[in-house]
Amino acid sequence: MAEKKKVEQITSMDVDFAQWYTDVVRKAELTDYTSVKGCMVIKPYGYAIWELIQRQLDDRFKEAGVENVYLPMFIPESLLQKEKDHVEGFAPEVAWVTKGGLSELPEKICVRPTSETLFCDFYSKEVESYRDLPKVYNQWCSVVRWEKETRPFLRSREFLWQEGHTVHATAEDAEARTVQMLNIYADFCEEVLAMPVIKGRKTEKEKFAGAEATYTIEALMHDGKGLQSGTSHNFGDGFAKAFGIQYQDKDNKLQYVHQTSWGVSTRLIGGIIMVHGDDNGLVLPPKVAPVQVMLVPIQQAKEGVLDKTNELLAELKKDFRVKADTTDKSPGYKFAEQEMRGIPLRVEIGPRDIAAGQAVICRRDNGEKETVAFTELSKRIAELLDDIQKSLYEKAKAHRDANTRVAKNWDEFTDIINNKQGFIKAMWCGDQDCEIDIKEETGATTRCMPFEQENLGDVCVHCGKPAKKMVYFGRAY
RNA sequence: CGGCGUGUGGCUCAGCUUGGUAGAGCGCUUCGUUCGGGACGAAGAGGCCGCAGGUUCGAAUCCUGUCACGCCGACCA
Repeated sequence: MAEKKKVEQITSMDVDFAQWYTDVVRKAELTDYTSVKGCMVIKPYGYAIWELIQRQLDDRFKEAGVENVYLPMFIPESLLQKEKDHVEGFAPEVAWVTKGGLSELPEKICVRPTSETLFCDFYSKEVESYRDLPKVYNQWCSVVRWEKETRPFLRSREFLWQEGHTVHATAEDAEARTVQMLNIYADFCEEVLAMPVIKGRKTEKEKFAGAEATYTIEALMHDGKGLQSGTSHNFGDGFAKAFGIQYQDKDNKLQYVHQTSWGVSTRLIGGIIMVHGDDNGLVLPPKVAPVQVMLVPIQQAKEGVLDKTNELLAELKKDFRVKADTTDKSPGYKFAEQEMRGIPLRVEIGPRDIAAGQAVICRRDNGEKETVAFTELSKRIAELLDDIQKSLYEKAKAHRDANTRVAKNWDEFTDIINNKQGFIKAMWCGDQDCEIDIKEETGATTRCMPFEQENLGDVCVHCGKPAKKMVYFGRAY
C-alpha cells in the first residue's frame, strides 16, 4: 500500500467540524490554552496574523481620519450604570474588581466589556463647542466578557479588538460615519481576508445594547453557520443625554452630540480559519500570511543546495514575507507542516532543480505544482500570490452563494435549516415575537436585514402577516 | 447555569474492573546514515498519576469531596 504514514492527523471537517477547528488552531500553533478558562495564549504565529490584520486595518482607519487613543481598562460601577439599556445588556457578562490590595474598594470597578461609558465620560469633558466636532477616536485593546462557553478566537473571555468611538454635531454625520466604517470593514474583509460578507442592519432584538441602530457584516463559514464579523453602531443622542455630552452650536444653543461606535476583533482569525481552511489545515490569504513563501531545500547536505536556498531567500526577502525551512526534518514532513500552517506558497529547491536553473512552486490552496526558472521566480511568486488571494475570495463567495437559499414558506424554511444549513433569505413581518418564535423553533436567528433588499413575496415566512423586510436568517457562532 | 465527557512525562493515550516498586507511541537531546509528500539506527533525558481527605500493611487503581479543562445547549463579538 502506498498509504502514507500520517502522524497525528487532524479530524476531517466533514466528520466533526468543531473538532477540526480545534485541531487546526492547535496544530497550526495559533493559540494555547491557559490556566484561566476561556483565556488563550496567542502564540507567535497567531499573533503575527493579528498584527497583519491590525496594521492593514489601521492604515484604512487613518485614511478615514481616525485617531488612536488609549483609555483605562477599569470602569467604576456608577459610570457603567448611566445608560440603562447598555448596563442591562452587559451586566450578565461583566467581571468585577472588588478589592485593591487587601482592602475592599468603596465602589466596585468593572473590567471593560466595551468602552462606551468611558468614552462618553471623556467626551463630556472634551466637547464644548461645535468647533470641537467631530471627534473620531479608536483604541486597540483587549476587553473582558465572562462568557460561559468559550472557543479560541470565536469566543474567549478576554479578546483583542479595536473599538472606535465618535461624536458628531448632527444625526446625519453620525449615520454617515456608522455606514462609512461598516464599508471599511466590508472592504477589508473582502480584499484582505478574502472573506465575502453581507452588509446589513441588525433587528431590534439583535442590536447592540444602547444603540439606535446596529449595522453588521455577516460571513458564512464552511459548515454553513454564520459569523458576525464586525459591527458599527449609531447611538443617536441616547448616550449623550445619559452622560450630558453637549456642545454650543453657532447660534449659542446647547445641543446634544450624536455618537457612533464600531469594532472588529480577533474573531476575524476564527473567520479566516473557518472560511478558507481544509482537511490539511489552515489556508491563509497571502495578505495576512505571516510567511507567504517557504523555501524547502531538498537534499540540503549536497553541495550548493543550501547556498542556492540562501541566495534565493536573500533575493525574495526584498518583495515577500519569505522563510527557508532548513531543519533536519524530511521534505515530506516539512510539506505537511507548512500546509498545516496555511503558508500560501512552497518553493522546492533540490539538486535536480539547481542543475536545471529552476525551482518547483506548490500552491497551498489547490496543490498545483509548477517549475519556474530562478530568474522568473520573483515575478511568478507575485503573480501566484495575487491569484491565490483572488481565488480564495472567489471560492468562498461561490460557497456562500451556493449555500444561500430563498425560503418562500415555512416548510421550505425548516427544510433548509434541518437539512442544508447556510443562509436563508426570507421575508419577515418585523415583529419581534415572530423573530423569537423562529429562533425557538429552529435555532436560526436573524443575521441581518441586508442593504440590498429583494422582494421575495408579500407575507412573512413564519406567521403569514404582511412582510416588511427581506432578512438573512441562519444559525450562527 | 443545565447536559455529556476528560484529568497519568511536552503531546496522544494504555494501566483502574480484580490495590503490590509507573508503561507505550510520538515529540525532545546526542551521534551517524538520509532527503522530490509526514526517513532510519544507536544511545539518552523526562512523570511524587489534577488537588484534598478517607479506607488499607500498601492507592494511579477503592470511597468522599473539590478544582480544572473540553464538547453540546441557553446567553453573547
